[in-house]
Amino acid sequence: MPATHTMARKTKTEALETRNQILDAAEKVFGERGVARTSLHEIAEGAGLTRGAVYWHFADKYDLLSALWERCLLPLEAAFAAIDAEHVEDALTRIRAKVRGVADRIVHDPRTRNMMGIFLLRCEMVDEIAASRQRIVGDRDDCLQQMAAEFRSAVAAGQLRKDLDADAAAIELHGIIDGLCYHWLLEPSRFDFEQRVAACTDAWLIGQGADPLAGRRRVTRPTRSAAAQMAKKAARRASVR
Amino acid sequence: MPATHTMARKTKTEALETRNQILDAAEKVFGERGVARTSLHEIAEGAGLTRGAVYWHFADKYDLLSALWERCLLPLEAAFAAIDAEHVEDALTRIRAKVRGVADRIVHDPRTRNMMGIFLLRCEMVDEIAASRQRIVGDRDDCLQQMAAEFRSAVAAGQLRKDLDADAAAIELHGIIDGLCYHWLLEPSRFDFEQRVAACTDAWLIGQGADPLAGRRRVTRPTRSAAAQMAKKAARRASVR
DNA sequence: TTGCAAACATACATCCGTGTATGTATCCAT
DNA sequence: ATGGATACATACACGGATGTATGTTTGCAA
Repeated sequence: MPATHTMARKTKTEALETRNQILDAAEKVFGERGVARTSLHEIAEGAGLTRGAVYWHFADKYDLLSALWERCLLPLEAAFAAIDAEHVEDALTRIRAKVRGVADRIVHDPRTRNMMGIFLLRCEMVDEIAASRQRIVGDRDDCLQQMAAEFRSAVAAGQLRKDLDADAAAIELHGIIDGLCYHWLLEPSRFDFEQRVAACTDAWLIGQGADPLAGRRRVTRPTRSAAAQMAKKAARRASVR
Repeated sequence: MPATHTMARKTKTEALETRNQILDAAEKVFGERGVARTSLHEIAEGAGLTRGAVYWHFADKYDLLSALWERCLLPLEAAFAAIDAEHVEDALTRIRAKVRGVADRIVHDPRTRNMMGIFLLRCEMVDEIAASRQRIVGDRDDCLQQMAAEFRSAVAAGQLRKDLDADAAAIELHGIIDGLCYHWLLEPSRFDFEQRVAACTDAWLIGQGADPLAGRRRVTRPTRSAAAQMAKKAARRASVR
């Protein structure tokens, strides 16, 4: 079925393609059987290759995991940047748009959903994945810093209560999203993730002094769909595969 | 060092004690190295025994995991029941007290904290732990049902907005707690878990129509310490070991 | 064209974990 | 006291995963 079956030394683009095939297979098997229980043989088999190919492209299983994380994060950061560019208006709108954008990606982009499932439910955060873990925690820090800055802007603009702790708020918002995501991935049929994330963060924002009407007036209808379209476009661009 | 070193056939109470030693060792090693990477040999070694003892008391590693879950859940349910008995007054106070009680246990009871760490960060939710997973999801459902009932009471008492979806609210609250717990366990030094959970849920409750002053008036000071004391008493009772 | 290195496949050695079977010493009931 | 069951320890058989070493084919540069 494949053009070349027992050949070697493909061109650079072909090699990159097989690398992506390995990543795709790893994403699938990791999601199905968990990171620890999957062998490199299964991954290679899933990609229609042998362990030799896997060991050529990656040092070991955890190097593969890091590569998977990177492949997932890059388009997500692009989607964030797109939202930044789109909603220059005010900070609170950007915050809402980003939350909804992330939820949209998790629900509608299989790759993002799979990766969230793998890192939240199918992988053990132990020393073996120290490299991945360092990257994950580092990227999380970056995201927290960014959101904290947004909260500071929102406070300065009088959109949230004056005495809000921006760093604490970033942590709380991050916790809300990941917690709901965790439960949704455990039982996806139980509730509508996008709906619940939006409602939960809106309620929380009201508790932080946000205008209760602002959500319905400016974000929920026009901006939400715009953000979703931006995210979808970014997803399509990233899914060139 | 142990009284009996190469003996056999202990009395029933002695056998129960070794069973607990195995559970303690498993809790420790699971938390340090993750569930999948730990062998039954390491657990037995940690308990000063051999694999034979482990296989006598438990069918396999995942049966051990289920037993660990049970040992952790029972005192937690007891703490909940204690809060129910203590704060008969109104539903909203009970909700706040339960949230704070859980946070208190997670932070101050090592066993609860270890178990949260194992199940959130150190274990892969795959088919192999189907038995444990079924129990976990089932217990989670019970908890959600219970909290939804509390929310219905609070709505009926006019403490929250009339159009609140109690089931959705239970899911959101659960997500908030677990999400913050997840992040706190990843980097415990980053923020104060109890403080953040309390603040976050209070803000969220305000967004659901709760009286912003109610938290400061009735719960934060007197009830909070009472709930903590109840939880600590329950913890001590449960930690008979 | 030739030769080197890329891009894999194959083969090998090693270790580790599991499950079970068997041994053994003690408690307990009769 | 004594046989059986309990509460383990020990021994064995087995598969399976990892990492590396080696082979092999091909693209590409000089």
